[in-house]
Amino acid sequence: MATSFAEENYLKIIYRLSESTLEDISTNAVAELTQTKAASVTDMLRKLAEKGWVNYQKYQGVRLTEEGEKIALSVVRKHRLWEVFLVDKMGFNWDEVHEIAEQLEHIESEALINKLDEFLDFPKTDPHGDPIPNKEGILPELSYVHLSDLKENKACVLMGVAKDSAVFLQLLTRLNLSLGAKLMVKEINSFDRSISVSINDSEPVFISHEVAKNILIKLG
Amino acid sequence: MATSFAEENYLKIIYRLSESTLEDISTNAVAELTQTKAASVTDMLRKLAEKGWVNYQKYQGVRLTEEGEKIALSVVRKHRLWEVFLVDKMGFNWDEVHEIAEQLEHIESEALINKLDEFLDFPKTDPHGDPIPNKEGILPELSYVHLSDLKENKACVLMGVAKDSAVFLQLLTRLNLSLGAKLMVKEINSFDRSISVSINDSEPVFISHEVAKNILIKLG
DNA sequence: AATATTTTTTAGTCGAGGCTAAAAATTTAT
DNA sequence: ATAAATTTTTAGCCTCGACTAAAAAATATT
Repeated sequence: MATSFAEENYLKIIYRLSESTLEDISTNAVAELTQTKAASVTDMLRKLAEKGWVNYQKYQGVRLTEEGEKIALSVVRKHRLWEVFLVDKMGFNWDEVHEIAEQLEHIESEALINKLDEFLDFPKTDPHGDPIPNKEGILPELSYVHLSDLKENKACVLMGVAKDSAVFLQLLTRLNLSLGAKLMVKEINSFDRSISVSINDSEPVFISHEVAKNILIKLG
Repeated sequence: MATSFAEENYLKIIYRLSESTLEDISTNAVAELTQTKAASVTDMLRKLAEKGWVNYQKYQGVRLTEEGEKIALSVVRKHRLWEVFLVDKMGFNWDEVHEIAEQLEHIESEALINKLDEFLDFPKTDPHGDPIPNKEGILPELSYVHLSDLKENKACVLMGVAKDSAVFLQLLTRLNLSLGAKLMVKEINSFDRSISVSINDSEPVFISHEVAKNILIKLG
């Protein structure tokens, strides 16, 4: 069955919200991310349920069905591959690519996206460290930890971000924090949970807990 | 003013029709290319006229205004650049790219299309030999001649096609006719105006007038 | 010049995907 | 346990871009 632009967006957003919780997704949460009103979301959820892409009982929130998740994963795959293209091949910064990828993710051509995947050398993650599903819709296993959960004096590498708003990414760039940076937490301030971090062996800089929470790292 | 997907399509199609005639474009001609009905076209032409993108008087046909042509040229630029990308970078054949480019041409990002242009080395023509407007909307001058208009025993080079339907392109491919092929007309048959052509100095093959008419060449 | 044919426009309708305002259900607070 | 607050749904409406059927204008034919 064909999926419209709007339907793909809803499925993608429900998928994104499902990544960070096991609970059913609320109408309001969806409305916020789709930039629409709750009433419009209710309408669409009924339609998606009718097509078998979500399980939805009124007032109970929504979850993707297996088929819905498959569609969502294919949209996410396209979004993230295009982001890699935009950064690696077109020379955009990591904070500039989201809006463009929001459009490109709806281009309909299995053949194109698989050729693009190959052209980009089958990347495992997008420019923000988010995993890219392969053509079977399988996500690579990435076991990342939040920088805010790390002990002092452990070496680690910046692997991704848990939030990819442009302002956040620009802040990281200003702090010289980019994918692959070597980090070490030097000090954790119990007062406000801010931390002092050395980036690529430089002099430590201060980072708020809020920022540290949204930085994903792997040890070693 | 923002242009919708549908509006861009109409403007592009009116532009294409205007390329091959000086007359005003008829409602029916537009309907055929947009794959809609004449009544729907009438509606849209009124809207486009209101926005100042076409001159339209009922029963009199339609022409692009300067502003309308600017928009059309930007869509054509995007379409043709994406086609180059699909063939040169993604490895598609020249008969496979039209539908995908029809989608990509509506991606909205000046920055992206200019970076793409650079990435592709500022191509002058798309994979069918059609000229690509530069970022100021100026078309490169290409003075091509139809193969059907050529005299016998003149050397020439295949520079483009006047029609890019997949079946036609596949036929050319089967005849070993691709952009850059060196051609020489050996014989013109007055009976059906079919011609006998040597391709890259090989044994001459027969080509119908219909095909020759749609092959664009430059001399020498 | 009158009539037949073709093209184009008008009038009314539809589905997709939004919206607002009001009602209903659920959750939170007293 | 009730009342208050919040969330979600319903009902009704809107715009965009299509459609069909019928009317009107333009063009072609005799």
